[in-house]
Amino acid sequence: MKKEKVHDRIIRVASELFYKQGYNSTGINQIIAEADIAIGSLYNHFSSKNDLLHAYLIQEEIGWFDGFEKSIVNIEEPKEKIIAVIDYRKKLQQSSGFAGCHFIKIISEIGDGNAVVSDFVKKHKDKQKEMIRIIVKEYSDKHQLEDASLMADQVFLLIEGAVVTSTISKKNDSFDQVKKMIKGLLP
Amino acid sequence: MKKEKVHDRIIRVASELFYKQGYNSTGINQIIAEADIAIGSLYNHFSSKNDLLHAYLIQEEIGWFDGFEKSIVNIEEPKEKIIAVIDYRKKLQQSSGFAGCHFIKIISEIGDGNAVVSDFVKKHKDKQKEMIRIIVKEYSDKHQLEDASLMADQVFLLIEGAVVTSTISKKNDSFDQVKKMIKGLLP
DNA sequence: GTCTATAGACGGATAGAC
DNA sequence: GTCTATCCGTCTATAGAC
Repeated sequence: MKKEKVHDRIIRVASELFYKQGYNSTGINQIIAEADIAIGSLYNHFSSKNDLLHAYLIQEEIGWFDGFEKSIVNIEEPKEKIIAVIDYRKKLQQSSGFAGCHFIKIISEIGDGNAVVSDFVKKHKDKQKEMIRIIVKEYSDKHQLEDASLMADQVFLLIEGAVVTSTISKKNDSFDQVKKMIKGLLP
Repeated sequence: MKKEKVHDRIIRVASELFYKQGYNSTGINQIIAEADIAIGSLYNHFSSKNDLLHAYLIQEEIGWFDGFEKSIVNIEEPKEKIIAVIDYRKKLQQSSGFAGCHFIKIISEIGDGNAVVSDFVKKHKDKQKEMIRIIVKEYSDKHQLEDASLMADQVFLLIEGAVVTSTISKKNDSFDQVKKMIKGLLP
């Protein structure tokens, strides 16, 4: 296994810290200390802390959709695919100790103070919605839904609700409630 | 009309700033400047910024449930009450410029770094859920639901999903999607 | 209550030597 | 790439005079 490049280590450490303790609460000094690099080295790779934030978001988005694809790629039945999407978010929450959605977190923290970031998050969520839309459409082609687009939006909302709720409650029962609801809606 | 007390003015200004630009991004100096008070005066009323945060959360909770009660008090039909709950959150989002839920925001920002705050938010959301549970129970007593408790949880999740989604999209169509879904579930 | 001054720590970022 | 030193601003919080 190749040694981890400095660039990658910076992003990895910064990502963990941004995610776990928040962007504003994470200082440059802490990042370089935990990544065990020099400050000059950091500013050699990234022009500013804000630049590092962008790299963090891009990396998280790539990882998110990679995991998403892997979690549904081997499933044939559309209804099972929808369930797999819920399980994917449930798994993410479980393995992070219910730390929440990276993108919702950063929006909550910076609000509209950074147009580039809020745009990025908006587009990210639109992509998520589009993925769900495709899967629900598959289901609808087989089983005839009245309004597949509306159904996709509703599935999306339920999952988002489960994510924020489980982040606060530190339990994942909300995902099971969502699954029950979806199963009732898609006979 | 009585002059606003210093204590109240501090909380009001701090609340606006904490909500709009975030807790960490709001400094003591900005609070005293916009409240037009001296720094000694602030520390006379609050022992620390963290103390002010607690006062902020308590005040927001009181305001939240006040508004909640007012929005449903004149409605008789249980189903209409449920719709009114959705409209209440929709109205909050609209009037705040889609700034999101105060409590989700603070949790996203401080994570588990402050046990008192995460406990407070957890309890707050439990109270919200309990309010919904009561209304859904009313409905169930009239129209017989299979599992009223599960239905209440699902209504709660849909609303939470609509709040975070509208915060990102800056549109309130997600609330209308929730309403359509609820209306379909409660004939 | 008001004001100003300031402590002491930490923020992001830069520069120079190796 | 590493290291240290440093600039300058801001942070929370305290102290003293009025």
